[in-house]
Amino acid sequence: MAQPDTVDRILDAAEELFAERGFSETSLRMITSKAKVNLAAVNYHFGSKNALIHAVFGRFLTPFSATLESAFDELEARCDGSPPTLNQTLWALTESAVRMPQRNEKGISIFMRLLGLAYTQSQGHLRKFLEQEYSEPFARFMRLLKEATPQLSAVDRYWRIQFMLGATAFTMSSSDALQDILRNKLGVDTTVQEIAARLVPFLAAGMQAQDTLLAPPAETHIPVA
Amino acid sequence: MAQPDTVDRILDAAEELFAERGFSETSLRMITSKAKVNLAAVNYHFGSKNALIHAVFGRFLTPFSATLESAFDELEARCDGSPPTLNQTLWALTESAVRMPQRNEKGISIFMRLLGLAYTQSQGHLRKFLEQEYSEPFARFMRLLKEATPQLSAVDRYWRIQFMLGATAFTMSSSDALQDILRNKLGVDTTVQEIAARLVPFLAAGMQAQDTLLAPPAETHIPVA
DNA sequence: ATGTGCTTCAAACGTATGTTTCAAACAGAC
DNA sequence: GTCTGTTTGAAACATACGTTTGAAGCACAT
Repeated sequence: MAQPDTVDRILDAAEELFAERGFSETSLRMITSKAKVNLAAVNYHFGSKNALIHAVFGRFLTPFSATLESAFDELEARCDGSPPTLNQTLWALTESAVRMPQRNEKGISIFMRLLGLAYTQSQGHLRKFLEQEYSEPFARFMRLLKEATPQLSAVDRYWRIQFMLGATAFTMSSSDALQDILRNKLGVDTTVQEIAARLVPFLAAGMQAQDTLLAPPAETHIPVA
Repeated sequence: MAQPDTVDRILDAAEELFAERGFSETSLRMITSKAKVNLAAVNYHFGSKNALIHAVFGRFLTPFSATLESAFDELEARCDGSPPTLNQTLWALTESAVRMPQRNEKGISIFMRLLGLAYTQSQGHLRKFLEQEYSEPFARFMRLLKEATPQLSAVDRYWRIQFMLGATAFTMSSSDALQDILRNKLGVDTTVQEIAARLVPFLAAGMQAQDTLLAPPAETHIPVA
């Protein structure tokens, strides 16, 4: 085969189109024509569209979770028994994402956007696939978060983790559009690394906010059910 | 007409189905059969599926933006010249959302989920519609945020607002699923009002975090490009 | 050269979608 | 009752989708 393998060409095209338009909104015909392969190739090599979606995620998630595991290993070894801080844990995650070997310059933002979509577009099969394939590093991250925030109640921690995930998934999943807006409005350019560097302190501060269930300012007297 | 108007029945069914499944994943046939009206009724009364989507948003967004405007009016009047605080601004928004007259008990979470979807599912026509229809209260909210955080640079503020939007949109758009998980895992029940009461302090703390562009912990030495 | 296993190709399959059509049903005014 | 404008109904429209089919193409061992 002179040109790159059909399988990889399909994965590349699918990855980009999924990230741009979502899963249901991307047809196999778009993918195969962008990849310059025959329509039937997807079903031949992957079996179905859903299986292709899984393959797209597997291709970047498997090396990522390996990187993440070793980053956590290193972090825990360095901390020598005492639990890593919240900042250290968040940075370990961020670095693992940013350090991943990229296929091209858009790699990291595609990566982020796909993760955001996986959370947002409630594709049942995808969630099931991710849960049974990558539950381990996820559970470990949760454990680290728990040990780094012993002052929080389980319920508080649960919700604040959701807030963190939301801020991250949302920002990263639209980072391209947001960067464009910022470039046009304020004339500044931003890398994904810089976004991450702004995001982590935001998350850490929110995670450690002192007063949960703060009542609204006294003057406004709404009933909190 | 004996039974509630066809138009309203369509809107009710569409609202619920869109919130559950997203826009592309919800067909007109699902909507009309849930609403118990003829398939052609949607195109007769609204013109197209996209116009129906706009109508669904308009029905709750128009009264909401009116409520929000008066909440801002009241807040600014009470502050008498000096800019409202960040907490006050966020609470004004939250109260307006929570206080909205609901069609049923699921009203508020449907409302939130639809807003989240509007941001996430990049339907070009929807974004255009929302921008030209509701730019005013949005711009006012942005102005209040700016005045409440004079210590932030424009770029910092921009990104932190995106983080806030993300945490909010994401959490609210999956609030049902998240509440289910929490109920099963920790056996506690949560109302949307309580989620909001947890979210606001998180957002306020993140928004006012002191150190932006914090370098990663010294030991880890990653290059921030 | 001949056969073998994998891959590509064009074409078709069945199903689902949004939209249109046009006749029937209906309500209110005269 | 009859006419008029609006709303409903069943059916069909054209198009797009994911998937399947079976023949053709290809590399390589025999």
